Amino acid sequence: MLSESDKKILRILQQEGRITNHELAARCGMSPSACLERLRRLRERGYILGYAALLNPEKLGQPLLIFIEVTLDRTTGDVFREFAEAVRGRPEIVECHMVAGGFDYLLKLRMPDMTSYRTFLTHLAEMPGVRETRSYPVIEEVKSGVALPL
Amino acid sequence: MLSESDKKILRILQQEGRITNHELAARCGMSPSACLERLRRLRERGYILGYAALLNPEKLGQPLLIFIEVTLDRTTGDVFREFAEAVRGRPEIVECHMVAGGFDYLLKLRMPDMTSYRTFLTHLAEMPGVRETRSYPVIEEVKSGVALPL
DNA sequence: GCGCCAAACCGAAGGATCTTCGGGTTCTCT
DNA sequence: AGAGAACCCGAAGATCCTTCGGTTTGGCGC
Repeated sequence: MLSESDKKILRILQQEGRITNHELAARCGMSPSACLERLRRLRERGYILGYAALLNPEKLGQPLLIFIEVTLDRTTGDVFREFAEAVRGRPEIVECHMVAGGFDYLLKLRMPDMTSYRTFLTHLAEMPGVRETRSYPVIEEVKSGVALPL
Repeated sequence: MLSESDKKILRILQQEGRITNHELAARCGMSPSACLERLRRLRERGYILGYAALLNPEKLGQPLLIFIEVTLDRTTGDVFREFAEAVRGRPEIVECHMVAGGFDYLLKLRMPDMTSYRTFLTHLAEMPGVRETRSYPVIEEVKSGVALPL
Protein backbone atom coordinates (compact mmCIF):
# COMPACT_ATOMS: atom_id res chain seq x y z
CA MET A 1 0.00 0.00 0.00
CA LEU A 2 2.90 2.36 0.72
CA SER A 3 6.38 1.64 -0.55
CA GLU A 4 9.64 2.59 1.11
CA SER A 5 10.15 5.29 -1.53
CA ASP A 6 6.77 6.79 -0.67
CA LYS A 7 7.66 6.94 3.00
CA LYS A 8 10.96 8.61 2.21
CA ILE A 9 9.15 11.23 0.14
CA LEU A 10 6.68 11.92 2.93
CA ARG A 11 9.41 12.12 5.55
CA ILE A 12 11.30 14.73 3.54
CA LEU A 13 8.17 16.72 2.71
CA GLN A 14 7.24 16.93 6.38
CA GLN A 15 10.54 18.69 7.05
CA GLU A 16 10.85 20.72 3.84
CA GLY A 17 7.45 21.24 2.30
CA ARG A 18 8.70 23.55 -0.42
CA ILE A 19 11.58 21.48 -1.71
CA THR A 20 11.77 21.28 -5.50
CA ASN A 21 10.83 18.08 -7.22
CA HIS A 22 14.37 17.78 -8.60
CA GLU A 23 15.95 17.93 -5.17
CA LEU A 24 13.36 15.58 -3.72
CA ALA A 25 13.97 13.05 -6.49
CA ALA A 26 17.72 13.27 -6.02
CA ARG A 27 17.47 12.58 -2.29
CA CYS A 28 15.19 9.61 -2.90
CA GLY A 29 17.46 8.21 -5.58
CA MET A 30 15.09 8.39 -8.50
CA SER A 31 14.34 10.54 -11.53
CA PRO A 32 12.19 13.69 -11.25
CA SER A 33 9.44 12.22 -13.38
CA ALA A 34 9.15 9.06 -11.28
CA CYS A 35 9.16 11.15 -8.11
CA LEU A 36 6.48 13.47 -9.41
CA GLU A 37 4.27 10.55 -10.35
CA ARG A 38 4.53 9.14 -6.81
CA LEU A 39 3.85 12.55 -5.34
CA ARG A 40 0.77 13.00 -7.51
CA ARG A 41 -0.66 9.70 -6.35
CA LEU A 42 0.12 10.33 -2.70
CA ARG A 43 -1.85 13.56 -2.89
CA GLU A 44 -4.65 11.98 -4.93
CA ARG A 45 -5.08 9.13 -2.48
CA GLY A 46 -5.32 11.51 0.46
CA TYR A 47 -1.98 10.87 2.15
CA ILE A 48 -1.03 14.52 1.74
CA LEU A 49 -3.69 16.90 2.98
CA GLY A 50 -1.90 20.09 2.03
CA TYR A 51 1.07 22.33 2.71
CA ALA A 52 1.57 25.07 5.27
CA ALA A 53 4.09 27.76 6.09
CA LEU A 54 5.26 27.51 9.71
CA LEU A 55 5.35 30.98 11.23
CA ASN A 56 7.23 32.30 14.24
CA PRO A 57 4.71 33.00 17.03
CA GLU A 58 7.06 35.28 18.94
CA LYS A 59 7.87 37.48 15.96
CA LEU A 60 4.16 37.75 15.21
CA GLY A 61 3.21 38.93 18.66
CA GLN A 62 1.82 35.65 19.99
CA PRO A 63 4.51 34.43 22.40
CA LEU A 64 2.13 32.95 24.97
CA LEU A 65 1.07 29.32 24.60
CA ILE A 66 -1.70 28.16 26.92
CA PHE A 67 -3.68 24.95 27.35
CA ILE A 68 -7.15 25.08 28.91
CA GLU A 69 -9.24 22.18 30.14
CA VAL A 70 -12.96 22.86 29.80
CA THR A 71 -15.85 21.11 31.53
CA LEU A 72 -19.37 21.66 30.21
CA ASP A 73 -22.81 21.51 31.80
CA ARG A 74 -24.46 18.27 30.75
CA THR A 75 -27.98 19.68 30.79
CA THR A 76 -28.80 19.25 27.10
CA GLY A 77 -27.30 17.24 24.25
CA ASP A 78 -26.89 20.32 22.11
CA VAL A 79 -24.34 21.81 24.48
CA PHE A 80 -21.42 20.05 22.81
CA ARG A 81 -22.45 21.15 19.33
CA GLU A 82 -23.01 24.75 20.44
CA PHE A 83 -19.70 24.92 22.24
CA ALA A 84 -17.82 23.48 19.26
CA GLU A 85 -19.50 26.03 17.02
CA ALA A 86 -18.45 28.90 19.28
CA VAL A 87 -14.86 27.61 19.30
CA ARG A 88 -14.63 27.79 15.51
CA GLY A 89 -15.40 31.50 15.66
CA ARG A 90 -12.38 32.33 17.82
CA PRO A 91 -9.06 32.47 15.92
CA GLU A 92 -6.92 32.54 19.07
CA ILE A 93 -8.02 28.94 19.70
CA VAL A 94 -5.48 27.07 17.62
CA GLU A 95 -6.68 23.59 18.55
CA CYS A 96 -9.76 22.14 20.23
CA HIS A 97 -10.12 18.48 21.11
CA MET A 98 -13.04 16.67 22.71
CA VAL A 99 -11.53 14.16 25.11
CA ALA A 100 -12.56 11.25 27.30
CA GLY A 101 -11.56 11.54 30.97
CA GLY A 102 -11.90 14.09 33.71
CA PHE A 103 -13.04 17.00 31.51
CA ASP A 104 -14.69 17.57 28.13
CA TYR A 105 -12.52 19.75 25.91
CA LEU A 106 -8.84 20.58 25.72
CA LEU A 107 -8.00 23.92 24.10
CA LYS A 108 -4.67 25.15 22.81
CA LEU A 109 -4.28 28.92 22.60
CA ARG A 110 -1.85 31.49 21.22
CA MET A 111 -1.95 34.86 22.98
CA PRO A 112 -0.02 38.14 22.87
CA ASP A 113 0.14 38.63 26.66
CA MET A 114 -1.52 38.01 30.00
CA THR A 115 -3.90 40.94 29.57
CA SER A 116 -5.45 39.51 26.43
CA TYR A 117 -5.53 36.13 28.14
CA ARG A 118 -7.53 37.68 30.96
CA THR A 119 -10.04 39.10 28.48
CA PHE A 120 -10.26 35.75 26.72
CA LEU A 121 -11.15 34.01 30.00
CA THR A 122 -14.25 36.17 30.40
CA HIS A 123 -15.26 35.37 26.81
CA LEU A 124 -14.68 31.69 27.46
CA ALA A 125 -16.83 31.72 30.59
CA GLU A 126 -19.65 33.20 28.51
CA MET A 127 -19.46 30.53 25.84
CA PRO A 128 -22.42 28.10 25.75
CA GLY A 129 -22.41 25.39 28.43
CA VAL A 130 -19.07 26.22 30.04
CA ARG A 131 -19.11 25.19 33.70
CA GLU A 132 -15.45 25.07 34.69
CA THR A 133 -12.02 25.80 33.19
CA ARG A 134 -8.44 25.08 34.25
CA SER A 135 -5.52 26.86 32.57
CA TYR A 136 -1.96 25.64 32.06
CA PRO A 137 0.48 28.22 30.67
CA VAL A 138 3.39 26.66 28.80
CA ILE A 139 6.76 27.46 30.35
CA GLU A 140 8.95 25.65 27.84
CA GLU A 141 8.26 23.97 24.50
CA VAL A 142 10.33 20.82 24.61
CA LYS A 143 8.94 19.46 21.36
CA SER A 144 6.51 21.15 19.04
CA GLY A 145 6.23 19.54 15.68
CA VAL A 146 3.75 18.65 13.01
CA ALA A 147 5.73 15.61 11.92
CA LEU A 148 4.17 12.17 12.15
CA PRO A 149 6.32 9.11 12.86
CA LEU A 150 6.91 7.05 9.72
CA MET B 1 7.45 46.48 11.18
CA LEU B 2 4.95 44.37 9.24
CA SER B 3 2.80 45.87 6.50
CA GLU B 4 -0.70 44.80 5.54
CA SER B 5 0.72 43.18 2.40
CA ASP B 6 3.07 41.11 4.52
CA LYS B 7 0.23 39.89 6.69
CA LYS B 8 -1.79 38.96 3.64
CA ILE B 9 1.13 36.95 2.29
CA LEU B 10 1.56 35.12 5.59
CA ARG B 11 -2.15 34.40 5.88
CA ILE B 12 -2.23 32.82 2.44
CA LEU B 13 0.97 30.85 2.97
CA GLN B 14 -0.37 29.36 6.18
CA GLN B 15 -3.24 27.86 4.20
CA GLU B 16 -1.42 27.05 0.95
CA GLY B 17 2.27 26.67 1.59
CA ARG B 18 3.07 25.53 -1.92
CA ILE B 19 1.25 28.21 -3.86
CA THR B 20 3.25 29.62 -6.77
CA ASN B 21 4.72 33.07 -6.43
CA HIS B 22 2.65 34.23 -9.41
CA GLU B 23 -0.61 33.17 -7.82
CA LEU B 24 0.42 34.60 -4.46
CA ALA B 25 1.30 37.93 -6.05
CA ALA B 26 -1.99 38.04 -7.95
CA ARG B 27 -4.02 37.46 -4.78
CA CYS B 28 -2.11 40.17 -2.93
CA GLY B 29 -2.53 42.59 -5.79
CA MET B 30 1.13 43.08 -6.68
CA SER B 31 3.71 41.94 -9.20
CA PRO B 32 5.56 38.61 -8.79
CA SER B 33 8.89 40.33 -8.28
CA ALA B 34 7.59 42.61 -5.53
CA CYS B 35 5.93 39.65 -3.85
CA LEU B 36 9.08 37.55 -4.00
CA GLU B 37 11.12 40.34 -2.48
CA ARG B 38 8.71 40.60 0.46
CA LEU B 39 8.75 36.85 0.85
CA ARG B 40 12.54 36.77 0.89
CA ARG B 41 12.68 39.36 3.65
CA LEU B 42 9.99 37.67 5.72
CA ARG B 43 12.02 34.49 5.68
CA GLU B 44 15.29 36.31 6.31
CA ARG B 45 13.92 38.15 9.32
CA GLY B 46 12.62 34.96 10.85
CA TYR B 47 8.90 35.39 10.39
CA ILE B 48 8.74 32.21 8.32
CA LEU B 49 10.41 29.26 10.02
CA GLY B 50 9.85 26.79 7.21
CA TYR B 51 7.32 24.81 5.25
CA ALA B 52 5.71 21.45 5.98
CA ALA B 53 3.51 18.94 4.24
CA LEU B 54 0.45 18.11 6.34
CA LEU B 55 -0.12 14.36 6.27
CA ASN B 56 -3.24 12.34 6.99
CA PRO B 57 -2.75 10.50 10.31
CA GLU B 58 -5.51 7.97 9.62
CA LYS B 59 -4.17 6.97 6.21
CA LEU B 60 -0.72 6.57 7.73
CA GLY B 61 -1.84 4.21 10.46
CA GLN B 62 -1.89 6.71 13.33
CA PRO B 63 -5.58 7.36 13.95
CA LEU B 64 -5.33 7.64 17.74
CA LEU B 65 -4.65 11.06 19.26
CA ILE B 66 -3.93 11.09 22.99
CA PHE B 67 -2.93 13.74 25.51
CA ILE B 68 -1.05 12.73 28.63
CA GLU B 69 -0.39 14.82 31.72
CA VAL B 70 2.88 13.88 33.41
CA THR B 71 3.99 14.63 36.96
CA LEU B 72 7.67 14.15 37.85
CA ASP B 73 9.49 13.39 41.09
CA ARG B 74 11.06 16.59 42.36
CA THR B 75 14.04 14.87 43.98
CA THR B 76 16.78 16.42 41.84
CA GLY B 77 17.02 19.40 39.50
CA ASP B 78 18.30 17.23 36.67
CA VAL B 79 15.03 15.33 36.45
CA PHE B 80 13.47 17.86 34.07
CA ARG B 81 16.45 17.85 31.75
CA GLU B 82 16.65 14.06 31.72
CA PHE B 83 12.95 13.67 31.05
CA ALA B 84 13.02 16.21 28.21
CA GLU B 85 15.94 14.35 26.71
CA ALA B 86 14.10 11.04 26.82
CA VAL B 87 11.06 12.65 25.17
CA ARG B 88 13.10 13.75 22.17
CA GLY B 89 14.04 10.14 21.51
CA ARG B 90 10.44 8.97 21.07
CA PRO B 91 8.91 9.84 17.69
CA GLU B 92 5.35 8.98 18.74
CA ILE B 93 5.48 12.02 21.04
CA VAL B 94 4.44 14.74 18.62
CA GLU B 95 4.48 17.56 21.16
CA CYS B 96 5.82 18.03 24.68
CA HIS B 97 5.20 21.14 26.74
CA MET B 98 6.40 21.99 30.21
CA VAL B 99 3.51 23.73 31.94
CA ALA B 100 2.73 25.63 35.12
CA GLY B 101 -0.16 24.26 37.15
CA GLY B 102 -1.24 20.92 38.56
CA PHE B 103 1.30 18.81 36.65
CA ASP B 104 4.67 19.21 34.93
CA TYR B 105 4.46 18.13 31.28
CA LEU B 106 1.69 17.82 28.74
CA LEU B 107 2.32 15.31 25.95
CA LYS B 108 0.53 14.93 22.63
CA LEU B 109 0.76 11.51 21.03
CA ARG B 110 -0.08 9.82 17.75
CA MET B 111 -0.68 6.06 18.00
CA PRO B 112 -1.80 3.22 15.73
CA ASP B 113 -4.08 1.53 18.29
CA MET B 114 -4.77 0.83 21.96
CA THR B 115 -2.27 -2.03 22.05
CA SER B 116 0.64 0.18 21.09
CA TYR B 117 -0.66 2.77 23.50
CA ARG B 118 -0.55 0.17 26.25
CA THR B 119 3.09 -0.61 25.47
CA PHE B 120 3.92 3.06 25.35
CA LEU B 121 2.53 3.54 28.86
CA THR B 122 5.02 1.04 30.26
CA HIS B 123 7.85 2.85 28.45
CA LEU B 124 6.59 6.17 29.78
CA ALA B 125 6.49 4.86 33.36
CA GLU B 126 10.13 3.85 32.98
CA MET B 127 11.26 7.25 31.75
CA PRO B 128 13.42 9.24 34.20
CA GLY B 129 11.55 10.92 37.07
CA VAL B 130 8.02 9.97 36.05
CA ARG B 131 5.80 9.72 39.12
CA GLU B 132 2.26 9.92 37.77
CA THR B 133 0.46 10.11 34.41
CA ARG B 134 -3.12 10.82 33.35
CA SER B 135 -4.29 10.02 29.82
CA TYR B 136 -7.00 11.73 27.78
CA PRO B 137 -7.87 10.04 24.47
CA VAL B 138 -9.27 12.43 21.88
CA ILE B 139 -12.81 11.54 20.81
CA GLU B 140 -13.28 14.29 18.24
CA GLU B 141 -10.96 16.89 16.74
CA VAL B 142 -13.04 20.05 16.64
CA LYS B 143 -10.18 22.22 15.48
CA SER B 144 -6.67 21.15 14.63
CA GLY B 145 -4.69 23.75 12.83
CA VAL B 146 -1.22 25.19 12.59
CA ALA B 147 -2.50 28.61 11.63
CA LEU B 148 -1.74 31.61 13.82
CA PRO B 149 -4.21 34.47 14.08
CA LEU B 150 -3.06 37.52 12.09
C1' DG C 1 12.34 -21.64 -20.66
C1' DC C 2 9.26 -18.48 -22.86
C1' DG C 3 5.99 -15.08 -23.89
C1' DC C 4 2.86 -11.83 -21.85
C1' DC C 5 1.37 -8.17 -18.94
C1' DA C 6 1.51 -4.63 -15.47
C1' DA C 7 4.10 -1.61 -12.84
C1' DA C 8 7.72 1.32 -12.38
C1' DC C 9 11.36 3.82 -14.23
C1' DC C 10 14.08 6.95 -17.34
C1' DG C 11 15.27 10.93 -20.49
C1' DA C 12 13.82 14.48 -23.65
C1' DA C 13 11.19 18.66 -24.72
C1' DG C 14 7.82 22.26 -24.57
C1' DG C 15 5.64 25.09 -21.47
C1' DA C 16 5.40 27.35 -17.05
C1' DT C 17 7.83 29.35 -13.31
C1' DC C 18 11.50 31.48 -10.69
C1' DT C 19 14.76 35.02 -9.82
C1' DT C 20 17.60 38.71 -10.95
C1' DC C 21 18.24 43.21 -12.88
C1' DG C 22 17.60 47.91 -14.48
C1' DG C 23 14.59 51.42 -14.21
C1' DG C 24 10.37 54.06 -12.75
C1' DT C 25 7.15 55.89 -9.10
C1' DT C 26 5.85 57.64 -4.64
C1' DC C 27 6.85 59.53 -0.30
C1' DT C 28 9.37 61.88 3.31
C1' DC C 29 12.73 64.81 5.12
C1' DT C 30 15.85 68.58 4.67
C1' DA D 1 13.03 71.76 -5.10
C1' DG D 2 16.25 68.06 -4.42
C1' DA D 3 18.11 63.79 -2.29
C1' DG D 4 17.32 59.53 -0.69
C1' DA D 5 14.76 55.53 0.76
C1' DA D 6 11.27 52.32 0.00
C1' DC D 7 8.53 50.25 -3.02
C1' DC D 8 7.01 48.72 -7.30
C1' DC D 9 7.06 47.10 -12.27
C1' DG D 10 8.41 44.43 -16.60
C1' DA D 11 11.83 41.91 -19.20
C1' DA D 12 14.99 38.00 -19.76
C1' DG D 13 17.86 34.11 -18.80
C1' DA D 14 18.00 30.27 -15.82
C1' DT D 15 15.53 26.90 -13.59
C1' DC D 16 11.84 23.93 -12.92
C1' DC D 17 7.52 21.43 -13.96
C1' DT D 18 4.94 18.11 -16.45
C1' DT D 19 3.88 15.26 -20.13
C1' DC D 20 5.13 11.71 -23.32
C1' DG D 21 7.18 7.74 -25.59
C1' DG D 22 10.27 4.15 -24.87
C1' DT D 23 12.83 0.83 -21.66
C1' DT D 24 13.55 -2.11 -17.79
C1' DT D 25 11.93 -5.04 -14.13
C1' DG D 26 9.33 -8.56 -11.97
C1' DG D 27 5.75 -11.68 -11.65
C1' DC D 28 2.61 -15.36 -13.72
C1' DG D 29 0.69 -18.87 -16.51
C1' DC D 30 1.77 -22.01 -20.27
